[in-house]
Amino acid sequence: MAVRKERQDAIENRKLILETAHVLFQKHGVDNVSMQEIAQTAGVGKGTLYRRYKDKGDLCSDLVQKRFLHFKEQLSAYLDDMENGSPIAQLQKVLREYVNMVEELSKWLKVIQAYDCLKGRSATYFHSEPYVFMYKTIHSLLKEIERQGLIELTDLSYTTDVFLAAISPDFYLYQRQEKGYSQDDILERFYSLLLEPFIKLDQNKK
Amino acid sequence: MAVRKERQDAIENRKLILETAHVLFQKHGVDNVSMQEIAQTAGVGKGTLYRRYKDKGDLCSDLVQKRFLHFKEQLSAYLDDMENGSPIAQLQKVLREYVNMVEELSKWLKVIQAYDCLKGRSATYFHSEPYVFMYKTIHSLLKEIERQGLIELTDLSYTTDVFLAAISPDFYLYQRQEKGYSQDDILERFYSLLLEPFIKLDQNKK
DNA sequence: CTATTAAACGGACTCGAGTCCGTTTAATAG
DNA sequence: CTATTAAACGGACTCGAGTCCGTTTAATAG
Repeated sequence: MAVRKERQDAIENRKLILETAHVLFQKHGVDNVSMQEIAQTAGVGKGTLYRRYKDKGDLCSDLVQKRFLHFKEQLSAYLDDMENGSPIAQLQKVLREYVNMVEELSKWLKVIQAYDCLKGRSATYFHSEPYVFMYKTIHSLLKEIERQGLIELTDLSYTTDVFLAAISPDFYLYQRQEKGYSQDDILERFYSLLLEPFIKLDQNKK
Repeated sequence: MAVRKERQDAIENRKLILETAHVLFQKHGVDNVSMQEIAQTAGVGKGTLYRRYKDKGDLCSDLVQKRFLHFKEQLSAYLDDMENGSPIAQLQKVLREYVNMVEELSKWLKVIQAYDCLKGRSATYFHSEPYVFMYKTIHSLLKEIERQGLIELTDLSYTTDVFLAAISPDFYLYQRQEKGYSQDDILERFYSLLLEPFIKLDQNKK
C-alpha cells in the first residue's frame, strides 16, 4: 500500500511557522522570543510547533539550511568558472566565501550549538551539513594541491579540521569583535599561518 | 566604617552547595540534575542556591576553577625546573599538560559554554581564567622563542589564538572521540602542523 | 458522495528555572 | 548582654519549555 503523501495543511503550517519564527527572531532577537509566542503569532497550537521543531535550535538549523543552499550553489558556480585555474586560488575563494557566510549566519549557528550542547547532542557541529560540506571541499582541494606537488602535509584530515577550527563561528566572531580584525585581516593572517608556510618554494620559477 | 565580613553560615552553605552539586553531577550526569534537586539535597532553599550561582554553568565554572588552580601550580613548578631549558621544550610541556587538563575538564567546560551562549554572555570562553592564563603563557613563550631567533611569525597574537583553537574543548573532544586520535596523536599532529614548520632550519648546527 | 483511516492539531498539563519578598540570623555597636 | 542592622535564607510564585491525548481533518478506498 502506498505511503500517504504529506497533508496540505501540514506543508502550509511548516512554511508558516518557519517564516513567523524568522520574522520574530529578527525583530526581537532569538533570545527574546518564546516558542509559545512563535506558535501564537503563527496561529497554531504549541503541539503543532513542537511536532516539527524540537526547539529553537532546530528552528535555527532550518533557517541556516536555507541560506546554506544558496551558498553551495553560488560556490559551485564560482568553482566551475575556475575549473582549470590554480587549486590554491580555488581554495582561497572557498575560504573567503565561507568566511562571508559565517559572518552572516553566526547568530543562528551559536543558538544551534547552545541547544545541541544543552540537550546532550554532542559534536553535532561537526556533523552538520555545512561542516561536512566544507570539510569535503577543503579536503579535496588540499589533496589536489598536494597531487600537483605544491604542498606537503603530514595529516590531510587533521589539517582540514584545523582550517575549519580557525574559521569556526566562535573563534571567528572573537577575532572579529574582540580583537577588532576585519574580514580581510583574518584571511590574511590565516593564509600566512596555515597556508603560505606549506606552499613549496618555487620562487625560482619567477 | 568597616565592611562586614562574610557570614559564617554563608561560607558553609557555599561549600556545602558546591560539594553537593559535584557529587550529584558525578552520580547522575550534569544534565540529569535539577537545581531544585541540588538545593534539596544540600538542605537549603532554592533562593540560597541561586544567591551564589546563576545557573548550572556557573556551578561548573566554580568546579573548573578549583581544578584549574592545581593545574597552574603544577605547571609553574614544572616550568621553574626547566627555567633555563629550551623555550620550545617548555612550550611543548605546557601544551601537553593543558591537553591533559582539557581531557579531564571537558565535561564541565561544555556545560559552561552552553549556558554562556544561551544566556547571551558571549565569548566568555575567551575571557575565562583558563583561556587568559594559557594565552599569556603561550604568548610569552612564543615571544621568547622568537627573541632567540628560532621562529618567525607574522602575528604572534593570532598564532596564539589558533594554537588554543586547536586544543579547544570542542575541537579536542571531536578529534579524540570521533576521529579516534589518542592524546599523543593529537599533540604530534599539532606540532607538525603548527610548530615545526616555523622553527628555523638550523640543521647545519647538528 | 460516504465511510474509513491515520496524520495533524491544539490546548491543558507537568516540570524545572529563576525571582520575589517576608522572615531569620550572624555580626557589630554600645 | 541587648539592640540594631543588613546579609542571608527559603519557599511561594511566575513563566516558559516540552508532553500528552482527546478532537479534527485531509487523504484514500469503495
